[in-house]
Order: sequence, then structure tokens, then C-alpha cells
Amino acid sequence: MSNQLTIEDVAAALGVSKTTVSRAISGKGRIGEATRNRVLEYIQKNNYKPNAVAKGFSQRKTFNIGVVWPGDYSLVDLPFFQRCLVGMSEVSSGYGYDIVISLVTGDEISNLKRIIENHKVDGVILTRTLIDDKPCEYLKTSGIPFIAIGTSLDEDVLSVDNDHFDACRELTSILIAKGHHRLALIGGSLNHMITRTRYQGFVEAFKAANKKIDESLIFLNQGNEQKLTEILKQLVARKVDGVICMDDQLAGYVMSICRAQHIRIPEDLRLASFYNSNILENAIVPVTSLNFDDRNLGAVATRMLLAVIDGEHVEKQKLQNYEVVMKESTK
Amino acid sequence: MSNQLTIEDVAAALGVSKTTVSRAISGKGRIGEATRNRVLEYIQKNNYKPNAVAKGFSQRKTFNIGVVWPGDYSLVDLPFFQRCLVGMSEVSSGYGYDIVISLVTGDEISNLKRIIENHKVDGVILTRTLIDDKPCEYLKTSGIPFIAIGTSLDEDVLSVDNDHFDACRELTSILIAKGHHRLALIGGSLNHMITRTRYQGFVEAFKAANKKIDESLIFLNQGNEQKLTEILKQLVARKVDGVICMDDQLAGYVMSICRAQHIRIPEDLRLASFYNSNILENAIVPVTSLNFDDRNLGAVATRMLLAVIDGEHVEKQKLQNYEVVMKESTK
DNA sequence: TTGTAGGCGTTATCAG
DNA sequence: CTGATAACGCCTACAA
Repeated sequence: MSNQLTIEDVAAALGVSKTTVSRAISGKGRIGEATRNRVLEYIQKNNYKPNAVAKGFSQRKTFNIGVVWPGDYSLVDLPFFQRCLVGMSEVSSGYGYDIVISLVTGDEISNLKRIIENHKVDGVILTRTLIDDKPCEYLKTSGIPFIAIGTSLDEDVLSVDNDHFDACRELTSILIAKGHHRLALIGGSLNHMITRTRYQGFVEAFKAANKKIDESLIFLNQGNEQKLTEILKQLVARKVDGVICMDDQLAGYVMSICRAQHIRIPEDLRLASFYNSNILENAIVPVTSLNFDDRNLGAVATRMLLAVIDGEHVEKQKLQNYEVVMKESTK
Repeated sequence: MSNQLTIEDVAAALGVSKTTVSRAISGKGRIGEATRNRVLEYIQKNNYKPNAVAKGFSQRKTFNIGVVWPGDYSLVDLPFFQRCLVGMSEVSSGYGYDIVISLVTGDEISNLKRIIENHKVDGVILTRTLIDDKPCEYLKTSGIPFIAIGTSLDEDVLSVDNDHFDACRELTSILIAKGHHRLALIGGSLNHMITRTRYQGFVEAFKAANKKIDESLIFLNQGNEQKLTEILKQLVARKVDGVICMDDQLAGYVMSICRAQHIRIPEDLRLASFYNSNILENAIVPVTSLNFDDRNLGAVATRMLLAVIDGEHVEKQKLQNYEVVMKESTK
């Protein structure tokens, strides 16, 4: 452990100064070709590894980025966060950065405050945006660089997101074009920005088609299976053309309810989902849905953050990489 | 950012030395009651936060623990890791430690090597154990403290796990006692230690009941739904009493296959799972399964690791906190 | 092209 | 009980 080679050991062994070794490693500053190679060779052979903490300390950096991970347990969200994380890790490790996880549950942001106040990270990525977003507010006042994945109402907040608006609009438009005008919409918490964005896409599609939305077919803040069963019975009785669920978990609920109630998809009811993950993989009827590249989303967010940390100017982004996948459920 | 108060600022403002301030904060070393209070009050009022990096640097510590997170994407595993993570975070934050995530996919352990070689963490938690475990081997040679969650064949490796053996044995025994002797077993990768442990529990139950296992009813290394469909048809034709799946995803597969094939549970076939998570939550038939406290598992692993880091002696552990939950699927 | 010296914020050692 | 001072490993003016 403590027998780790330091820059000083290398310098002594080679009869040069610490500065020279440092320069050979960092590539900064003038240094003779021969000297550099001698140093590089030596550290290679003797397996010298720079102490990242010491390095960071001297530059007032940590080479860590914080990632705010939702502690409130929700199975649906998990695949999304995991996929983002993979992208983040790929990018950050390429730049010599590591990822510090900060579990935030509801408004309990003490874990986030800790890593900021203790100077454990150089920047932070928020993995979702809320309407009344405590983590986001805190980060703003802290002055630390951060990127929000999702849409933010706040113009000052640097954010990046998949283009849920366009994607939802397009999927809805396609269904309308197929003659399914009486569409119900089932969505989750209105406290999540994404719920509102998806709703807006849905609305826009109707507007573009010059159709009026039947407000009594819109069910937001859902998530409870009992209530959904009632809603579905009602919808079938009212002979709607189809149901759009805002995410794959809701779509999964709907499918199992339909099965139990002997409602056939797509014969009796069309079904589509505004988000896809392998939760729907086992579905007996393949479900029309939207695919996003979440891994790339995480990668882009990380690149943006690293740029901000390096003092570069960075703009908000909206990624144009969704896919509308038409399946049997809306035949 | 850089206008952060340092210990020196505090000392200057109060007309004492840095040492005194440090002592007031850490509680180490003798210091006058009055002086201490004066310092404490000042840092409180002026919102002084110690620089954890500097502190760590001077003690050759990072106050970070690394958590090896599987990068190979698998939905089943996610709830388990997430629940562990919550427990880890609760404990580590209580001790002023943060969590650095290291994504490891297969044998590609460069992310793990980086955090070790760069001295980014004081110890590591492995969140699962494999038969031929590269991360584990690497950690052993690195000499850094680490804890493996799961069973390890290696006696030198400090590990902690739920008592899958006893749990699986007990659930199997109960089914046997109910008269279900012809039991099929479906499990995942044999490269995972847990698959073997579960199998051993299953075997032990039969041994204890003096029944012979029909080897042709054991299907390991499964995960593919196509193949499972064939297997299930076969099992029903052979009139087995029931099927035990090693995890909730497999159980989910089996349920949806049964539904499609019009195999009724529990009338035509009994079903049980050796692991439960909210993946089974939406199941139409409640499934007999095993509950574990994964959050606690993560918490215990973290406590063990922190103890090892502090140079304390620590023993392997097996947690005795499983619950056998009998449901309708094995009526 | 290379070397010297000082600093990053904290703790630890050793005097007073 | 308190205070200088050195160390931790690396980087970066500045000097040679």
C-alpha cells in the first residue's frame, strides 16, 4: 500500500528532478525527447501510477463527477438510469474521471450536499428533472457545474434530453393517421417534467390533425393497478380506439389487466407506449413504442459536464435519436 | 468555489493556530473547553466545511469506497443491486464515506483497476461472485481491503451473503412435505456462485426427505424464453408436481408461457421462486417465493468493509434474514 | 532543456 | 493546553 512509487522516487532513481518526471508524464512543458523516453520507460517498467488524489489536490480538482441517483425505488426507472450510467462511465473513464453516486430520495438531499461541501466532485449530473426540484435548486446556489438530464423550466440550467416531445407527437400522429382518434392517455406523476413534456407532444399531435382532445380520456398521476383496472373497463365500455401509456411499466400493467379482463389487444383495444425497455420484452403482444438511446444520453451529458468543468461554453441540447417502433399492438 | 474558508482562515480570524482549529474540529488532542466552543461556534456561523480531499490526502485516505457494479445489463439483477446500494449509502454516509461506482462487464476490469491504481478508494465491495472471478482475483493481488457479497470458494476472501442455501432448502422441503415430490428446477448461469448455492439447497432438501432427485428435471444455464417453452411443455406432459425457478425473472417467464399455453397455476402446475422482487408484483397469481433483506445486506457489507479499512478483524458472515412466503401458486 | 521552491488544506510530531 | 513546523504527492511559476 504505502510502498507506492512516487514521482520523487522516480526522479531519484533516474537522477533527474521531480519537475522533469512530472513533465514527461503530463506532456506539458518542454522536455528533451531522450529524457522523456527514459522516464516513460522507467515508470512503465516499475509500474509507477500517479496518485490521482495528490494530483487533484494540487490543482483543486477531484477528477470525480457526482451522479444523483434516485433513491426512491422504482423498477421502471432502473433500466433507464442503468443505461445512462453505462454511457457516463464510458465517457468519464476516458477522461480520467470517476463517478461518485449520490442517492437522493425526495427532497432529502443531504447525500448530495455532502459530496459538494466536502469537495468530493468537480461537477454533478442530475438524472431527472422535477417540477419543484430541490437538488437542482441546491446545485444552482452551490455554484458547482452541473448538467440536468431532462427538461428544465429554468433557462439558466444546462440540460440535455431525448426529444420526448417530438417523439410522442410523432407516435400520436401516426395513430391518429391510422384512424384512431379516440385515444386515451395514461401517465405518471405530474411532478416529473417528463410527464408534462409527453403530454404536450400528445396535445400537439391532435392540434396538428385538427382534432379535439377528449379531456375525459386523459388520466395522469396514475401508477396504481387497482385504479387502472377501473379506468380500463370504463375505456372499453366507452369504445375508445386505443390507449397510450407514458411508460413501459404502465403499459405492462395495462396488458396484464387486459388479459385478466379478456380484452384483446389489438382487436378490442390498441395499445402503445411512450417509452420502451426490456420490461415489455416478455409481452405476449409486441407493443408499439418509442425507443431512445439512453446510453448515448448519459454519454452526451457527461461530455457536456466535462466541457463546463474545463471552462468551455456549452449549450443546452436535445437529442434527435428516437425511433418509433410500430408493432402488433396497434395493428 | 475558491472562496471556500480554510482552516487557516478560521485560525487567523480567531487569533489561534491552525492546530487548535484542527483539534477543535476533530476532537483529538487536548484543547480548552472555551477555545473549542469558540472555534466550533465560528465555523458554524461562517459555514466552514473541511476539505475532505485535503484531509484524506494528509492521512493517505480517500474516504471513498468503490462498488463494483455489473455493466452487463440484466433487468433482474437491477432491483437487487439498487437495494444493496441504498443500504451501502446509508452506512457509508454515516461514516463520512462516499461511493465510487466501478462498472465491470465480464472480465473487462479496467474501470476497477483505475480506481485502485489511482488511489481513488480505500476499499471495494464486490456485488456478486462468480466461479472464475477476475475482479476478485485482481482485488486479492492488489492488497486493498474488499468484501464480496455472495459466496466465495476462496477461504481468504471476506464475504457476506444472505443464507440462500438454507432458504432454498427450506422452501424445497416445504413443497416436498406438501406432497410435491416431482419437482423441476430451472436456474440461470452456472458461472454465478449463487446458482450453485441454490442448487445445493434444493439437493439438501431432497436428501433430508430421503427422496431421490430426478436429474432429468434439472435445467440450469437457462434464460432463453424459447427454450423454456419447450421445457415447460415437456414438464407438463411428464406430469411434474411443480417447478421451482431460481429467480423472479425466470418465474415471470414461466408464468407468461403458462398463460400462453393454457397451463393453469396452481391447478395444472405448482410454481415457486427462489428470489422475489417487484418483478413478480404484477403477477396475476401470487407466487410462492423467498424474501431477502438486500438493503441490509448492503449495509452489513459496508460496515464490514469500513471495519477492515480501520484495521479491525472481521469474519465472514451469513445473514439469517430470509422469509419463505407461501402464496397461491403452490396451493 | 532542466531544476528549485512554494503551495494546495489538513493532520501529526514535537516543542513550549 | 497551545503553537510552530513538517509532511502527504503533485503541479507550476520562476530561475538557471
